[in-house]
Amino acid sequence: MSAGNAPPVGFEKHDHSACVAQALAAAEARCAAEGLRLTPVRRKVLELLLQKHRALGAYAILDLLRDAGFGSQPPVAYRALDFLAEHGFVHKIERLNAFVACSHPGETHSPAFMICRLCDAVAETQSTPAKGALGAAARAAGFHIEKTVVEAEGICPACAEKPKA
Amino acid sequence: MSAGNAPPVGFEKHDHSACVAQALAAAEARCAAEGLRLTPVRRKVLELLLQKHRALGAYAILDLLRDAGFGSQPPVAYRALDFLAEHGFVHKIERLNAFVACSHPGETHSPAFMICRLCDAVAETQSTPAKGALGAAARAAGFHIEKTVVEAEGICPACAEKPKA
DNA sequence: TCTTGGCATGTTATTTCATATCCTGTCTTG
DNA sequence: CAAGACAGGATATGAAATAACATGCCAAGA
Repeated sequence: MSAGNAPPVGFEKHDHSACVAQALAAAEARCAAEGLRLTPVRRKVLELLLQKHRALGAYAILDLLRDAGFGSQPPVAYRALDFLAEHGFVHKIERLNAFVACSHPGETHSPAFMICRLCDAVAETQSTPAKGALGAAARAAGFHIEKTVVEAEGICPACAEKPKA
Repeated sequence: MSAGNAPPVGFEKHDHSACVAQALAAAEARCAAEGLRLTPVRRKVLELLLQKHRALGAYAILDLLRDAGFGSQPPVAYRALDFLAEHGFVHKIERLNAFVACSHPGETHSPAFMICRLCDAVAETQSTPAKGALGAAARAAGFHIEKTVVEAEGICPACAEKPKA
């Protein structure tokens, strides 16, 4: 990570403890409804990502897991992250090799991300990549799209205002 | 890499030795025109990526460099790749942590990729991600996009035809 | 109850990807 | 020629991801 104490939020402010609790409750509800097992490690990883509200590398998560009394070897974190990502509770940011909690729980998922080059803040939005030029190219080539990664790198509003902070 | 001898091509067939030579010549011309230094290592890396015509990891490139008599330590490959990527001769596939030679030399570059989940074949096309929902979201959020990564994962035509190969 | 099977987790080790740092040679340019 | 810039070699290390194997838990069925 290029910044140790970057702005913790998508880009806009919001009440945090409330949104963490709410998101965790929603995740629990969905897991119960779908027969998924939100085990202690998985729940903890999701909670950590929700609390930090920024992209965390697997090894950063691992440190936090250790602090919380869980196992601290790579597979512990990766397995939890695989589960959470598979079911859309978190997303992987390929550009950063890092993970963020999903900001749009429940919605149809074709996420796109805006990543600040200076502070690593990440904001999630929706995209429809298969609708445009990419979708046309895929159809023309006979390629069947299953999933898309859309990540925009640039400068977030906060960093744009303090160019030399 | 999940396949050792996957189809070597974007998806469609074409004459290969010709396109390699042509691309190399074009790269040399452009470097000469812009005062860039296409040194032996850099040229070799580009040539290798053009020949293989598929995504190669840095360490695979490194092995090939060693075979060709160049240095074989990681920085050798990464420095060459950084140079080539910076000037648009190759692209990094974030999803694979690998690199491919550019298929559209010279054109305005906002590439998008289709990556086969089964054979790792990669095809390049153009995208205009900032035109659609993503661009709108960025403007609304005050985010300034500098570069975008668009990578679609799915099944290529060849693999679709032989489901159980 | 026992036990069997599935699943999650823990542990160790290794592979793969990427970068930092230092040094040397070469080329250019004043 | 001296000074500076840049490319590249060498060593080391950091960081991400997975392989392989062992253990613990819990629920279904004999």
